Amino acid sequence: MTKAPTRIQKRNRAAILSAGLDVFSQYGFRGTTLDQIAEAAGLSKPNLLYYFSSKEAIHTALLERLLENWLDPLKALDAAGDPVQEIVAYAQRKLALSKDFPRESRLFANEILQGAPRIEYILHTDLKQLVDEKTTVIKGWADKGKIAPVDPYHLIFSIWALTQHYADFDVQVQAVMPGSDPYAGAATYLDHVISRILQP
Amino acid sequence: MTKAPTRIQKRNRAAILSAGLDVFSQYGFRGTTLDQIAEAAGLSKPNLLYYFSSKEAIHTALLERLLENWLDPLKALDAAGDPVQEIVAYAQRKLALSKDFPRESRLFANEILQGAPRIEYILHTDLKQLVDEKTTVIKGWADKGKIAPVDPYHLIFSIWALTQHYADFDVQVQAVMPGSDPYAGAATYLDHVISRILQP
DNA sequence: TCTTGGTTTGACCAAACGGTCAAAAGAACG
DNA sequence: CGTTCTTTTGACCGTTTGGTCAAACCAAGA
Repeated sequence: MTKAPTRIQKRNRAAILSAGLDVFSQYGFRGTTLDQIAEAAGLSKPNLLYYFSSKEAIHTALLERLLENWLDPLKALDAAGDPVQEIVAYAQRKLALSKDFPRESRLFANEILQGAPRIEYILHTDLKQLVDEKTTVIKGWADKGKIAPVDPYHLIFSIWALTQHYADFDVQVQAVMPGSDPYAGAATYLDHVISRILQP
Repeated sequence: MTKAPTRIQKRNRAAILSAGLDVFSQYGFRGTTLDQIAEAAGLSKPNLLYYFSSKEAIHTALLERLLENWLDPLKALDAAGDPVQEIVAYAQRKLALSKDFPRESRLFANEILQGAPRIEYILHTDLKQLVDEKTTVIKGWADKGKIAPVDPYHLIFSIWALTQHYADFDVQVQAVMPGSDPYAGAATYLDHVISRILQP
């Protein structure tokens, strides 16, 4: 049985995970060093390893925490709701995720870019199953003429791409639109795009 | 003055660049080792460094080669052409780039994810200037009522996102749609999406 | 054939890497 | 206060890393 963590454990574990998220999301697993994480967390390297048994353990903890919520926006897509509204709302939830958790989005992007060695099985099981389920719903809507007859897989890909882009390519977005918060304009634009795509 | 390269130089430089592209595009600059590149190129590590003076030199050569063509599709957007057709054609050129040069796309993605330390100045100069120029063109079309009044910046972001996604997130796309070539469906879908977005 | 210039490599180096450990320092509590 | 448990750290270890170098090798033309 596991003991309740002390307040120091809570504080330091949180600091390590936050620091690890900063560094892993920028440099990927291989490109990240324990010294980088330690410095970002304000701890010594041996102290890091007192709380997490290895570099891999920090990374795994971060990926697990990420995957807990990553699929929620799509899971919430309701077959019983209004088709266009449901899909628009899904896209907005996904955009909010990019806005509020950009580091998590970049961590995920880094993992995929590297060939998803640590989460490939989840992509092929949980993710695929969820996408298959929701594409069936969307296809049903299309067959009934409630939305335009678009390919539901590419529709979902496009929502992923459109929303995650603002977190993953933030540096580029900021370079092109300096000083502005892109997310306000993105939400409006996304609304326009999705409803245009879907109107029967 | 530089001498003409021998055939061995041509062959080995090409092999190194291709191997470097493989590894850098997957693991990023920091996550890549010279030994990985050397093995992928079929050369010894000292032999690598006979052709390129450092790891950085290989990376720089790759980035420079990439940037030579990266902006071409957008540059070719013609203010004198038919608005919808021009933008659709731009998106298709960008999609073709993802299909034909996925490793280059991932190299770029990796560089942006890492904060674009080596190309940030290009983003702020060449890229920004080009985007400003083309958004002006697009805004002109919108003001004249030739296309729907969309935000031209987000329009361009969305084209980048929609097209690069298929190269950068290839593993995920393959996991969700196993065995199929996504690019055929993507081209059709992209056509539908862009014209729907733009119709006045 | 010999010579010249391009090519390849084994051995090596200093720094950085992930990780260990014993001992010191600090918190918690009766 | 003293004791116990948690936390922190300096010193250290073996391996990997980017990079060097002299020596060996090889292609090609005279």
